[in-house]
Amino acid sequence: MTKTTTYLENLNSVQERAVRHGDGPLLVLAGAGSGKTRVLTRRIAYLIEEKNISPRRILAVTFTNKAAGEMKKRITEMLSRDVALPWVGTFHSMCARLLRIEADWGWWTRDFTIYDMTDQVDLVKNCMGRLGISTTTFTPKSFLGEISRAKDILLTAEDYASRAGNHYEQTAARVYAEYEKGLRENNAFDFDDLIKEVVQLLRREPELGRSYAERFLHVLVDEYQDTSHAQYALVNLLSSVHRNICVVGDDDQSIYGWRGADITNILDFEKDHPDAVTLRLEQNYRSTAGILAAAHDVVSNNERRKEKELWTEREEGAPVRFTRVSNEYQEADEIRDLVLTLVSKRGLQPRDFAILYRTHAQSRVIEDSLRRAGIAYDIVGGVRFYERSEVKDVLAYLKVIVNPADAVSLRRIVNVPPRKIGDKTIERLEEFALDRGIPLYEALGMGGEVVGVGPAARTALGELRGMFDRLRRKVETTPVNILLDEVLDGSGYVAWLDGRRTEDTAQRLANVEELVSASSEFVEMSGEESLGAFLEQVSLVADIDRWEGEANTVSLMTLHNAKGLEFPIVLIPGMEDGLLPHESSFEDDEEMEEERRLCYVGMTRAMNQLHMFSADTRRRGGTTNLRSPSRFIHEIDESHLETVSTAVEQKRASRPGGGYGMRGRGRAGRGAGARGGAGSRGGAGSRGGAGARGGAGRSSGGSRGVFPDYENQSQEAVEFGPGTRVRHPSWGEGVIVGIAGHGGDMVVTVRFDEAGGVEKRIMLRYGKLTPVT
DNA sequence: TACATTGCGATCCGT
DNA sequence: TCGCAATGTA
Repeated sequence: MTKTTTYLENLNSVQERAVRHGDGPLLVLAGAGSGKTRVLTRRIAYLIEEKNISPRRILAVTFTNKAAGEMKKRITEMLSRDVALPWVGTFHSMCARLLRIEADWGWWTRDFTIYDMTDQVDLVKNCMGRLGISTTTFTPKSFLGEISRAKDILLTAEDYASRAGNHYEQTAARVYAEYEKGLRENNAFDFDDLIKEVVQLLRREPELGRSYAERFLHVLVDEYQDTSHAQYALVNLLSSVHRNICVVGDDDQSIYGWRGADITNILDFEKDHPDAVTLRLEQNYRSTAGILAAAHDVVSNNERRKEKELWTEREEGAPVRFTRVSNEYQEADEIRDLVLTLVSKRGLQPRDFAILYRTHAQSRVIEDSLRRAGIAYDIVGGVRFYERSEVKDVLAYLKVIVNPADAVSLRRIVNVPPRKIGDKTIERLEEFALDRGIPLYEALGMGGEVVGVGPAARTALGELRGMFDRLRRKVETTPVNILLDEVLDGSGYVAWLDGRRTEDTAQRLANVEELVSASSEFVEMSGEESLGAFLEQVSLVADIDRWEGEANTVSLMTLHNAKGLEFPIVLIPGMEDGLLPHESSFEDDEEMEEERRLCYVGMTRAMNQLHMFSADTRRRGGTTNLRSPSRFIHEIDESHLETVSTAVEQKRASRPGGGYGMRGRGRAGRGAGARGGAGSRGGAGSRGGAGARGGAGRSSGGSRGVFPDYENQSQEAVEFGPGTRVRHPSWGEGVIVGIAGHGGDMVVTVRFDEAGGVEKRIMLRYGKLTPVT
C-alpha cells in the first residue's frame, strides 16, 4: 500500500482532513497559494484508491481546460492501477458533452454549433433586422449583455419578458425571444446556453436528471467563488442524491462578477448546506511574508468577505516595490530594465517574470520595449487567434459542413471569396427560406425558384451547395486536417486570399496555415479525427488554455488570466486610479471590491518579488490623461512598501516613432498601402505558444529581423535576413527567401529544401522557427 | 456587385 | 488613434 502514502504525503493537517473528508457537503476555503489544487487532486485519488469509488462516478469541474488537463495528469500519476479517469472538465465543456450525449431529448442534434461573441452579434443583428429594430439606438452588444445576464440566472425569454419594465427591457425581451428562435433554427448554442440548457433539460426530464444525480457519488468544484447562478443550480442538481459536494474556493479571489459569477454562492454555502463541514486552508506556500502582508493590507479593506489571515513559514523578503514614473513609455522602460538587470546580475530566467495588467491595451507599449531589448516574451490573449477574421471564415466553412442549419456561419462565407452572390440575393434567399420554413442551406440549391435571383447568382449558389454536399459526404470518413485542406482548395479561399495584394495578405495566409497545423496537431494529440470534435475544442479554448508556460519567456497577461498561476517575480504596471481600480467601478461599492480582489489576485501571484508601477500620465485613445497612484497602493502599510520615484525628465530616449519600432513603421505602411480588409487587426498577436519572437529590423522595409537568443537569455539577438538558414519542427530545414510585416507580426517566407523545396509563410510569433547555426 | 471614402464610436475583464 | 460600418460610385 505504498500508494496510501502518495496521496497523503506532504499534506498539512487541514489539507489532510479535506482529502480524507467522508460523506456530506464540504467547503474548503482555500487562500491564495494554500495548495488547493493539490487537495482536490489528492482527494480524487483518495476516493478512487481508498474508497474504491469508480472514477466514472466522480465529477470534477475546473475553471479552465488547462486546469482540467493538469488535474487529469496528476490524478493519473497517483493512481496505482490503470483505471479510467473521472469526468474532469470545465462547466462549458462538460455541458457541451452532455448536450451531445443527450441530444435526443431536445430540439438540437449532436452536431450543434457553439456560437462565440462574434457569431452572437451577427445573430442579434439579424434578429433586430427581422424585428425592425434599429441597431443605432440600442446596440446589439448591449442586448447580448442583457440576454447573457438573464441566462446566467436561468431566465427564459418568457421569464425575462414578464419582468421587463421600461422600453429598453421590453425591446430586449423581443430580441431575446427572437434570438432564441434563431439559435434553435441554427441548431446552435451560445456559451450561456450550454449551462442553462442543461439545467432546464435535467429539470424538465426528471428521470434523466435523477440518473445523473444518482450516478455522481461525488461532485467537486474548483474556483467556486466564480460560479454563476446557473452553474450553482447545476452543481446542486447533480449532487442532490448523494449530497457529496465538495467546493473549493476563495471569496477574496472572486473576480468574474461582471461575467455573471455570484460571490453569494460561496458566502452562503453553509446556509445552503447546514451540515456542511468548513475547512480553512490558511498556510501559504508561495509568497514571502512581506508580499502576503501587503496583499492582506489591501484585501482586508473589503466589507463583504470571510475574514481569514494567511500565514507563511517563509522569510519577510524584499518589500513590495512601487515605482512611480511619468508616463507609460517610461514605465515600459523601467520594466525592461528590471528584467535585464535581474537576468544578468541575479541569473534569473525570463520565465521567472510575469507582467500582469488590468487591460490588454497596456501590453502594446511594454511589448515594444521588451522586443527592442531582445527579451523573449509570450503574451496571453489580446486579439484571439480563433477570432481573426480569416480564421473565422475558414471555421465557418467547417461549421456549415458539420451543421448545415448554421445560417450565421453560412451567411458569413456565402460570398467570401466573392462569387457574385450579393446582399440582395442573400436577402431574397433568406426571405424565400423563411417563407417555405426551410433552412437557408436548403434554399441554396433552389435559386431558380426564387424571384429576383438572376442566372449568374443561381449558378453560383448551386455550385456552393454542390461543394458543401460533396464535403458533407466525406465528413465521416475524412480526418479533419485533410478535410480542411479540401475546403481551402475547393472554396478557392486561399487562392483568393493569395491573390489580394493587400499589406496583410501574408499574415492572413500565415494564420490560415496556422489553423491547418492546429488541426493536424489536434488529430495527432487527441487521436480524434472528427471535425465536430475539432470545432468543439476550438470553440471552448480560452486564451489561457493555449499558454504553455514552458518556454523560457517573460509572460504578459491580464490579471484575470493570471488566476491560479504563480511566478517568482510579478510586475504590475498601471497601478493608477482609473485603471486599477478601473474607473467603471467608481460608482459601485460591489464593483470596487471586485477591483480590490483583482489587485489581491495579482499580488498573490508573486513568490519572491512584487513590483508595482504607476504613471503620472497615460495616453488613452487620442488624449493624454493625468493619473494618480492607485488607492490600493495607499492601503499597503509602509512597512511592506518601498516607494521609488524616477526623475520625471530623464529617460525619454526610447520613445517609439521616427520610423523605428513597429508603431512608426506600421503607420507609414498603412498610410501608403491599401486599406486593411474587414476585420483586419494588425498589431499585438494573440496566441500562446512559444511566443513572440523576432523584432523589427533596423533597416527600412522590414527586410531583416532578429531572433532573441533564448538559450543564453542574453540580450544578444540573432539577426536574420534573406538567406538565413532556419529550422521548422515539421518542415525541416530551409532558407529564408522573403520577409513581410514587422515586429511581432513579422512573416517570413521560407523555402524548405528538406521538404522538396516548398515555400511556406510562417509567422515568427508562433515561435516555430529557430535559426540554424 | 465590388471597391473606395468618409465619419463615427469605442476601447475593461472573457467561457 | 484606430477599426469598422454606413455611405457613395464605377
